[in-house]
Amino acid sequence: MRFCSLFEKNTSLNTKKSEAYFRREDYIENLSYDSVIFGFNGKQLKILILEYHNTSLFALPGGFVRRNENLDEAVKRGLKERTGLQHIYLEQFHTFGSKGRSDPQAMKRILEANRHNRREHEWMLDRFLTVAYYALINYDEVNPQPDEFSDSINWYPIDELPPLMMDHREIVEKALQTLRDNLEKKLVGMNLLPAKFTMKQLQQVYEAILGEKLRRTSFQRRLLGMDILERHEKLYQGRAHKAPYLYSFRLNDMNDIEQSITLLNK
Amino acid sequence: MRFCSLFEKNTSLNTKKSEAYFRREDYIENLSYDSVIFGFNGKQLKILILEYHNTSLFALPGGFVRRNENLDEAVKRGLKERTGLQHIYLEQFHTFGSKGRSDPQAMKRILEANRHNRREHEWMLDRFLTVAYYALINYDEVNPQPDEFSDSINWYPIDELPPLMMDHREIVEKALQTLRDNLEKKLVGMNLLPAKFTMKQLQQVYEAILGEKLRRTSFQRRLLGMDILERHEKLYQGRAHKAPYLYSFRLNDMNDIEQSITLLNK
DNA sequence: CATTATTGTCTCATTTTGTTACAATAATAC
DNA sequence: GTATTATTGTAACAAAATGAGACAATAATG
Repeated sequence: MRFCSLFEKNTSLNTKKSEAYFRREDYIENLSYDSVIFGFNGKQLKILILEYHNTSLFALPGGFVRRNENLDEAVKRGLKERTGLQHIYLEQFHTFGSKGRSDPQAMKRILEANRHNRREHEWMLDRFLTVAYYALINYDEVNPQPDEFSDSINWYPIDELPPLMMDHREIVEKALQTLRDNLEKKLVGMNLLPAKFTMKQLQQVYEAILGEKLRRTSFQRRLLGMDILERHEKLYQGRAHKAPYLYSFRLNDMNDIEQSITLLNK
Repeated sequence: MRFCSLFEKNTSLNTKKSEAYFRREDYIENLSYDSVIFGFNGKQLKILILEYHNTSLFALPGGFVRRNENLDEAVKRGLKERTGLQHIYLEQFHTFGSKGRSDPQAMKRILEANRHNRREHEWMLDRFLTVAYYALINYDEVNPQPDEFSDSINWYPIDELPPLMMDHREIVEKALQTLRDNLEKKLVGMNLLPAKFTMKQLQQVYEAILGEKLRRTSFQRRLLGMDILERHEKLYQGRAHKAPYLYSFRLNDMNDIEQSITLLNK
């Protein structure tokens, strides 16, 4: 049995059977990353949360940075493990570095619950600073893998989160705040919706992020006025009313708009 | 002679005379901070830049984080050393973690130029991730101390920076971008001006940050309409025209506005 | 074919911003 | 004193953006 995926599937494990562990010397010390992975199911904004088996401890998916890899790439790597998706929209938003933020007790419980409370993992009980990222993914394309190493991962609506360990709650709050601040600037909707979507869907994304209702007519006029949407065929939903048009984001003349787009983010 | 203030006055130096050095074990490894310290001289936006003696290497003031201190406090500590000011407006904006961002060659030159190329400092040649902060200070209240340990520190206008080492240029660019994005939200002007200022001064701060001219009447009407300014006595400048009023930021009913204020930042 | 809910768009009121104009005023020059 | 000067505060109007409501078009349903 290999070490539980505390933070990631470790593809550079020490390979001797039953001796696999995170080798301290492979990673930057006292530094981790955590990711707040947002998805939108059509109604609610949700976040991927890990649960460590036999501990009732919930946490954000995170990991460590290898000595020979870029910080950004470490996070992308972790995200690919978790969601199977590459080229995800990803943005760093804060680094949390209070000296009291780590919780050696909880970490110990996790290690023990997975029978990995060996000397080689003691470094994980030390203080950690963590660089936090948020990711925006298309909910429908993702199958969060109930992790092979004894922990589970699930979607939780942002207003129904379980109690999170350490300062992960604070991290989520700050992620959400940043998302709100960036809503217009970074065309957030683009990364939470399928390629083609109705105006109503787009409005629902905005409402879910802002946490407030928007006026339909003003919203529609404003978004169309921004000249970033392309109109496509109608969508016949089989329901008794006028069929809405489908739209997509126009990727051409985005001179002004910050190019923080999945496609350009590769 | 003590170790040059590579990044800060080290107040926890190993105390044996002529053996003083940054002890590796006192600090979080592979992690530093850098600060982009903005000041406004009435016309231009400026930044504090260090020059390492005998190297012609220019850099942002930075430092290391002690194992037993908060990240934020490490930065405040460094800032106090540099400017003599406490309770500075300070904001973290990004963590830079490319694996290639460190420059061991340059670091070696700095250490050698100060005769500190000893074994105990070899860890400084390793890879470093850096958490970047920007600070806003009242230019007039600050005497950047030409550092006792052989390096100098000076104000440079943001559009006349010397060539900076490593990725410090990129760090400055990002700091400026963040400052622009936060201009309205965080009442930046408050921290770059004296307590009382004229409308013209305030406008000049805005213009220096945005890098563009603003319409006087619109600016004045908008700022007054925000209801955050308090009007005081007139300022007689001894010049042949109508005397402007002095204003200050109103610190009372700032419910809406994010409380990112020097005074509250203590 | 009438009913129904939803969508796209129009209109008008309200608010915000751009632009111009102008009176008030401190010093200076005479 | 008094005219001159540059700057400031504010008013006035135009243009643009947003709020609020109305309404016709239209897919399904019964």
